[in-house]
Amino acid sequence: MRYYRFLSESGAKKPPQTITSAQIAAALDIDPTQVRKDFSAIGLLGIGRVGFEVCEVCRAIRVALGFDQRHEAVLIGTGHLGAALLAYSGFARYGLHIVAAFDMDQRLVGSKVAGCTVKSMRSLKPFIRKHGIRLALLTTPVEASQKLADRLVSVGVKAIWNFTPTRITVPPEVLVRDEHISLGLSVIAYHLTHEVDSPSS
Amino acid sequence: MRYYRFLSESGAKKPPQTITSAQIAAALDIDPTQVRKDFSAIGLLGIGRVGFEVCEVCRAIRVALGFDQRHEAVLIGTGHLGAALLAYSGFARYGLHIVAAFDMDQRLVGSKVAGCTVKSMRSLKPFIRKHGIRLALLTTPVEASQKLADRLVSVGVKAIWNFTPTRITVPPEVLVRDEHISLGLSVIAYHLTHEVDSPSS
DNA sequence: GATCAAACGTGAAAAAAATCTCATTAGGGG
DNA sequence: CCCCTAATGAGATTTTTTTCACGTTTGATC
Repeated sequence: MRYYRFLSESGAKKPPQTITSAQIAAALDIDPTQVRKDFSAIGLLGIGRVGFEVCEVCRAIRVALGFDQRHEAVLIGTGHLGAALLAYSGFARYGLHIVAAFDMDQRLVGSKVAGCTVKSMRSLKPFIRKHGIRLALLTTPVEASQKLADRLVSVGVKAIWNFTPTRITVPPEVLVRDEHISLGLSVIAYHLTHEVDSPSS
Repeated sequence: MRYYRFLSESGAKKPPQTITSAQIAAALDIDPTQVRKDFSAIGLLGIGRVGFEVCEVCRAIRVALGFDQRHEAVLIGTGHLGAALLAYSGFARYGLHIVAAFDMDQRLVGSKVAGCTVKSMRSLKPFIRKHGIRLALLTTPVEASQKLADRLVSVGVKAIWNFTPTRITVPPEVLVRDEHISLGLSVIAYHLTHEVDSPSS
């Protein structure tokens, strides 16, 4: 994951197209052995003295993580955050395509948000069924998230990307990925409060 | 961090105000011992047979993580994501207050985004100096992020919350918290591609 | 072509994290 | 008032992760 980001960024500009585990390790601030271990875990073998072929590695990671497959998703809640996600063009790199956006607010239905027409919640279930959608992005207000999650699961959604600051409960076979920012906030708050101490000591 | 979220959610509605490590562990799906270990690490001692006092724990976590202190921040880049962050009211719970928003686009300067007047980039440095800002939220396009980070560091910003999909490099004493969604995306893509196997096996 | 150095793969060792066990303490019931 | 259960705290144990060390492979150099 971190490898993929780093390699697809750096690999584009460099012609040699090979990289050593040591270089990767230095850039990502980890142990070279770790890199080799991880790579061999997904069936990647480097060659002595040369290292790894960047394109090869990227492809293997794409396959291992499923970025090579097309994943269609719906987005629910076209507020600020929903709009930001719709406008983000980087998802395609990972095989993710947001094919429809929905919102509770009937006044928004029919309007365009980031080039995507907002659909009514009434058409949510039929749409998911018809297109076999398995992933939903939740960017709704807190109150609605749990009920919505239940509805989504009942029509066959297999994964929910939860951007609301709520814990939602689902059957075990469904994946919920919480994208809370509170964790990052913790790290920052901790640093800011304790940062004064470290330089002086 | 997870504790704080859980306790401040559940604690509000329950009068008893005490909770056992086992209850917390069950809710967060971890080991009860882990909870006790973590709590004792920040100087929290439960009492036999009763458990832990919810308010007490919350307060200790707030202090330990620095949520009890006021952190003022500036936000740079008032696009969709910037607007979403400005509109999010949950930051105050963690002591974070976004006191100003800036944008490159001169046409946006002066307009209101989520109740906050957008300021010109020219006033960024003086503003940070004047108010002693130590944290900046970056929600700009990719191209600008590194140059902006350098500028921020040069005027004394001690932490950068990076919402752009770019790695930025800063002096070691400055904290950069990357809020990339690619990691979450990895988890989801992996689940969606491999999910078919697990139920059948 | 033979040698040398750089980088890999792998198995062992060390470190860290999670888990288990148990003695201790504190409330509740008889 | 004493015992019993429920929950803690801390030490021991196990598991996982990270790191180290060494033998092997491969391209470059003489």
